[in-house]
Amino acid sequence: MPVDESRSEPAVRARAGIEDVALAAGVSVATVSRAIRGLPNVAVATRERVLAVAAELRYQADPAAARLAAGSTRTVAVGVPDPATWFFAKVVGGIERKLLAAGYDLLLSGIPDAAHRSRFLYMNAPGGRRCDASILVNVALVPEEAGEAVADGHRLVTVGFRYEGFSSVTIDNVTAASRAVEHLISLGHRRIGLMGMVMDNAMNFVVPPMRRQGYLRAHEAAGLQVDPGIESVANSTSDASRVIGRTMLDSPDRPSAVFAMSDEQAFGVMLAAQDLGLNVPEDLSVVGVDDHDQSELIGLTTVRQGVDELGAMAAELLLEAIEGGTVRHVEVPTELILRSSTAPRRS
Amino acid sequence: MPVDESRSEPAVRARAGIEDVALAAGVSVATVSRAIRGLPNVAVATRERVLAVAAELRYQADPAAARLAAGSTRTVAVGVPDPATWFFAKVVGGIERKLLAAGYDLLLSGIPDAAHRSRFLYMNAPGGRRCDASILVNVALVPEEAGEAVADGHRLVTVGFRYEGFSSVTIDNVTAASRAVEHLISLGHRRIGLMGMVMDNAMNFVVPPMRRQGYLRAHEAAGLQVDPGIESVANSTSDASRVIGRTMLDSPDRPSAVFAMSDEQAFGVMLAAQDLGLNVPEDLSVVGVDDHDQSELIGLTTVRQGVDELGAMAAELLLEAIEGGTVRHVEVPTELILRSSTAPRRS
DNA sequence: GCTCTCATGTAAACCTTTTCCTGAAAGCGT
DNA sequence: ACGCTTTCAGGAAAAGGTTTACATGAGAGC
Repeated sequence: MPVDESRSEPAVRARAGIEDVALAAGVSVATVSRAIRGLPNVAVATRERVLAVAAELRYQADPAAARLAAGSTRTVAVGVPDPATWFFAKVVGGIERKLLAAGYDLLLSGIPDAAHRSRFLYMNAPGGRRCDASILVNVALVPEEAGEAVADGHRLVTVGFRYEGFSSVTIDNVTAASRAVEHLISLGHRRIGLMGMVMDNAMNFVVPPMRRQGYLRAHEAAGLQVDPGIESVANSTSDASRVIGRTMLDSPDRPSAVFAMSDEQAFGVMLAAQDLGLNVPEDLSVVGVDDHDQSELIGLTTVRQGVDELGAMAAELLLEAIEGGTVRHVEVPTELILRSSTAPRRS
Repeated sequence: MPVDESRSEPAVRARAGIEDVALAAGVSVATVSRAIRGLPNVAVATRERVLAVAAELRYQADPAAARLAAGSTRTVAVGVPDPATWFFAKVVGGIERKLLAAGYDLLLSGIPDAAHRSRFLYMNAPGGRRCDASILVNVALVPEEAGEAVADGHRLVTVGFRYEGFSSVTIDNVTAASRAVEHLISLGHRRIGLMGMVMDNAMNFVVPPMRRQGYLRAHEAAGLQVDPGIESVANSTSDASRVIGRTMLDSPDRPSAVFAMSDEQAFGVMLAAQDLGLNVPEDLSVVGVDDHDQSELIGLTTVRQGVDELGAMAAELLLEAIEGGTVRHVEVPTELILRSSTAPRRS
């Protein structure tokens, strides 16, 4: 191996700066900056020359320097409780698609608990200069955080819950849930279990209470009593719901149907049924919410929400907010999808 | 509403700079910088005072300025073909977990085609100064890109394929596939279909050929002939594989078993079987690769790979690489998991 | 000939980090 | 005790690479 270079570092090609481009194109750095960013007041011939030189030198503005000087980052921070979860991955996918098209970078953060939430808010506050705006998916704020965020002029879009100061995209959780439960009632079910999401105080999660409200409303409308004994709560995963589901179903007066707050939880309930030798839908009807990718194969009746669309819409609201647009609250429609996990109650 | 402030902007609290902290603490900015970042040569008393003042002023170093001055970004770029897909979401989740702990930011990019791939490489090249390093998941490079990346001194970790200049984490794809097919053969199956991933030239994807090789090897070892007529290819989604699967299975001499290159593709095959009124496993055995979250519920026999672990390991290799560590290739083990989608061939 | 517009240049600003540099205090040999 | 070398806390100022406010000068339009 020839030793023509005395430096020991891997020979990183010396980077061209804006000054090099200016020199090579015979203009000032200001003109280069303007030409490259497509600003007005640059002669066509000059712009073309600059662009050609920049391409040849593989020039690329240092983002850090550009951000420092311009004050804007062209970056959006996205916080989700767990990026590996189906729901959040779909939402992030929708966000990413829009953001990529708009030329924004996406900074992804997992927010597993309240400490991380406050860290996220702190770091992505306008003063932090890490991003131009942020999206929070199913991460609700406690009132004092929300107030502070508003006071700080935080540019924020929320998905899953709604806070007055910021744009949001949600579904009508009460209606979604009641629609699912009404369906069960219409099939003759009278004892309907609830598999709820655990409501972590630290996350102050607002979706579970609303879905529970829908569950109650449907009962009330049909003149049915609910039995708190068949209301349970589990982490929003298949495994956790399976374990909890087993105790709910392992009883002589088990429910004939279960409404689960998410499809993944519904999967857990179905696994629990399987564990106990119960057949779905003969012995147990199950409904979920989401329309998960695998719900069709599994045959799960569910209330569909366009999860990808949730994210895409959030990104759009965010871009609007960045451009100084007004705060908007969007409610995405839901739809009951009938499959084979629900059937009339056996008499 | 009192009009004590004449500015029309939402009153963003004036941001404290390092100079304000220095002034308030009665030290120089250099000392503040050192104190906050835990560098040596700061007296304990001084450090505490600075930290207290900084906390009170809610001081936070401007990342752009810090990057510009220090040259390092504490950011990692992650490129995946589609962030909404189960597999990639899991990998990203594993990466995120490690990176969060190490205090790095994660910049997520979708790389749907070759144009985006080259854009990703260009923007995240060391000269680009956008990130300290990057991870590419199932996005293979064409030789010229790879050569250029090495020449540029790109800090890169690859998941899913292996390139000599960079650390990588993979599984033994040939063995994983042959293990699945051997299982089918051991159950007496002699006509085994292959549901392969589409091999997009633009992505130069290397996994499909290796899994196909495993499929061939298992046949060869058992002295069986393969029938190209029951080899198909589909996009790596459930829906696409379902459509293709229907044509494979809708024939009198359909296979008695199918090996799918991923669980999601296996789900598609199962849906196709369902569409045609075939029962799994009585009429058709199906094996996949991954151990998807829903595979247990669906009862899919599969070759498990720890997808989350793939990502976590990649992040670790990356952190090693950033600290100047050596290039390593890690192969994560796989394991055949027997479930109810496979059964002995009916005679 | 005067004003206006538009292309372009100059230099300040953005906010840290980091490289010397300076003293003071501490350790040490005699 | 004394002078020497080290060590260490801390400061001043340069460096990092853009963007942008302001200034300038040349043509164009009237």
